[in-house]
Amino acid sequence: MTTKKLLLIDGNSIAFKAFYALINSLEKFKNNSGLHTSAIYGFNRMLDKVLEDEKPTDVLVAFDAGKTTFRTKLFPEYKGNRAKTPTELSEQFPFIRELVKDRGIKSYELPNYEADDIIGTLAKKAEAHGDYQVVILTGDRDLTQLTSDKTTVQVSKTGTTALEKYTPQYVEEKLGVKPSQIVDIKGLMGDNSDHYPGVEKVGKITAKKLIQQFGSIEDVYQNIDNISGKKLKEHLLNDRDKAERAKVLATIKRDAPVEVALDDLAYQGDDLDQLTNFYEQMGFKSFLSKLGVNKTATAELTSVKYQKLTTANLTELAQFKDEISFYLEMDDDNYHTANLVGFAIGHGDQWFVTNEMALLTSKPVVDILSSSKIQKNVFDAKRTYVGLHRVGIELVNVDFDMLLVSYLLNTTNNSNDVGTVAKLHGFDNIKTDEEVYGKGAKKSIKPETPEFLSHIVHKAKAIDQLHNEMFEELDKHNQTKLYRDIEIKIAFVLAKMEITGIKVNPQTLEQMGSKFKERLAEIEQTIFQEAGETFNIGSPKQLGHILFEKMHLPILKKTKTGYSTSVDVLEKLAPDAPIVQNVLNYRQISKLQSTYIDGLLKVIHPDDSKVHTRYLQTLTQTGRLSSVDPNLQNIPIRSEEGRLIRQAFVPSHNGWQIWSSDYSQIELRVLASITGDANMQEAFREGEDIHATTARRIFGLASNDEVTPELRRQAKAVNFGIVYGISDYGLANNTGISRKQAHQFIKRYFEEYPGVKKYTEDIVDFAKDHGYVETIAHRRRYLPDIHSRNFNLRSFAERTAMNTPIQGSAADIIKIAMINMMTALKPLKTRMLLQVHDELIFEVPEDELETVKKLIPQVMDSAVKLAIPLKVESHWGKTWYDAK
DNA sequence: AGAATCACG
DNA sequence: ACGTACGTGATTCTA
Repeated sequence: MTTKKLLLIDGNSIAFKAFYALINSLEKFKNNSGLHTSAIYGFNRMLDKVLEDEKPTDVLVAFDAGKTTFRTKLFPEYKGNRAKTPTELSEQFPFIRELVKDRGIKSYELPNYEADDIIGTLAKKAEAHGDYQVVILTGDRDLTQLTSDKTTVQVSKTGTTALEKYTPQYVEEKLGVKPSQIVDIKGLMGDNSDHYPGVEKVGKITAKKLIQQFGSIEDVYQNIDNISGKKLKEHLLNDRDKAERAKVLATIKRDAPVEVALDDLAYQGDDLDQLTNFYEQMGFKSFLSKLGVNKTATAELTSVKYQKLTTANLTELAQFKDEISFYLEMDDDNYHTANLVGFAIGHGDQWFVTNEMALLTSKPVVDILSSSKIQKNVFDAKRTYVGLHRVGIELVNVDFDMLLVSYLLNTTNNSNDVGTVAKLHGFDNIKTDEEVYGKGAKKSIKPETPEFLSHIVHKAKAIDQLHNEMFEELDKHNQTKLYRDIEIKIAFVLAKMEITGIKVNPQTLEQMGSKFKERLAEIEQTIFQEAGETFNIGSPKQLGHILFEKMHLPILKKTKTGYSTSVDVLEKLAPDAPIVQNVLNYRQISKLQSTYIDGLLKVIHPDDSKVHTRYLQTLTQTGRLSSVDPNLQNIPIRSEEGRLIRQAFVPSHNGWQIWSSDYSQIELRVLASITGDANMQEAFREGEDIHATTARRIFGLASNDEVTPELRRQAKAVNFGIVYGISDYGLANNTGISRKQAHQFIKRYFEEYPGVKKYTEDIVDFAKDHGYVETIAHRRRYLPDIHSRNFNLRSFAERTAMNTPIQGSAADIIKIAMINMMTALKPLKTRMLLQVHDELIFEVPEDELETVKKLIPQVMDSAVKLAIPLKVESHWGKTWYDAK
């Protein structure tokens, strides 16, 4: 009498089956971080079914350990024609293992053996033990050879969860032989999919006939003279080696050196906490609800009952005393200039919505929005703040910003659209703006329609309902402080900076513009003469034709579509033909003209002569800001001609100064701090020139040797390379040294800065284990490609793993500094105007210059406490150009 | 709409 | 062997 039931699962083959069963909906199975989840999903569905059907007492999932096994040693071509496992599947394997663990199931793999052999060995042990009944779950018919009185083999059929159950009787009915004879049949016929041959011209039918007649391969050869058919006999004799080898290859090992004991395999059942987390991470709603942890059910948005807000029911708003959710709709992304077209306000099941914008400034509405007692839930606090500010309302006490929280939880798939974000967090039935308003030229908002009112009230309700759940997520990620102490605060700091704006003198730009125009006309004529014809210099295609087809200059680089004519190529070609230098000059000036002269002139507000950029707070993957409409983070500085553009950026009051303070080497200081590298930290503590010190170290100079500018330049490139997640190829490409030399530099670098080397290794391991990396403030970036089989994708993810904590921590630091700065500047007239990643720009009245000289650097360098000090450098002058 | 180019940190 | 530096935005050309 058996008391125990052992379930043995062939992990790889079930994962493959699951993956190919769902191949047509591959892209529908993706989680927040872009990971494909189809095989994980299918695998779990299969687990559910078999656990339910079989109710095992003990379970093990066996995995293949790697490509090489004793079979490949015996026959190197074994499985040699298998296509590479697609990335979309291989990236899922680590998660399938995690799933198995969270479901309370042991897994095992054994180098040199396939999962089959582990299963065969354990099944044999269990049969010998006597107390066990064994069930094997696989996608591979080969395992049916293990069928016995005590062991059934269940093979999953493609495309369904249905299983084909093999008992000894079923094997005989279906195959006409005993389970133990399956390997003899395979020996004679070989196996195409595993890529090993048997006997020539012997297929399924002949093999079966022979084995039925004689019993085994050995018996066939014993009785070789009794075989009818001259050709058959000849083939059998010729391929005897192959047949015997094929039988060995097909035979599952039943005595593999498996280290797990039967006692270790008790089925523990689901680890609810872990499994809930896992399902949430995967976005498995149906599995979550099966667990009874039905979080999404509460989040599901049903029909929203709402009233149209009018002067008549305005007083009903007084019912909201503690908390409201609010959505302000605008007809364009640029909230500095867009029209306000409607708003929705409410909480729980009380909702009000309107397109009558006069009601926004009515007392009951203003009282709520500017109340410090009533908490506000919004989507995009900065946008909402600026929008309300334009009608004279100050938004106070924002608790939940759904856009920000969603971004912090996962930067990858973040969106500015409530509907899209809501979908990411479990709401299925909310429309996106694009669905309601259309897109591109066809976009049209019709504020008077019921559809419009319904849409924005749904958005507000989604914010209201997701608020607790998303805060819980944030807490689980250990990101609550990041949100409350940094992100929500910086939103208002940025809002104020954007509203303040920076004054740009249009006359300065126009004067520069007319000079550029003349220069462009001159250079254009020269280029046409040199080319012998007129053409569009701005067209890479036409320019390529002139340079490479007509003038036959050497083709150094190609793009997808033709010849590359980028700066690095043209600089190399410049000595060959004078036209090239002229093209470079033309390019440079036309860039300045179109982007910075014409571009800026277009966005100067005529009333205050200022530009009001928008900082995108939820876009970058590292936590940096970006700046649009206009982008004030890429105003020229590197070339003197371009730098002149900065003369147009001036203080908004006469006699004031433009002030600029920047962190010196912030990324390398962060690197020194988080890697803990003693040598690099020493350099910063001693106030050394880090690039010179690096040069001394990697080039092995004595302490009194002079570091030539060239050596310093090379060392600087290596320092940068390290921050970007270096490779010899990349370094070589970017600095013009040979790859071999680059390799040598990096080797020396890691010898001199061993802490940095260890960090680069550790951080990649961390990313592989956790699927993400973090900054000092727990900002997270998911890196699903870290598991990719595709070298490019994986390498990119590895470099990102190294770079993101550096770049992102630097971003954290300046954000903290900005928040502190806003407070520190409260008693002053000095205003913070711009942020350019490691630099802050201010306008300062003359009489506060002495104060800010100390104050601004002090606030910046005390933002965080690192292992080494932060250094701040400041410059000021009557224009941005002069602040140098 | 996407590619190429070039502006910044 | 594989083939690349990290993070952005604006403009222009081209399909």
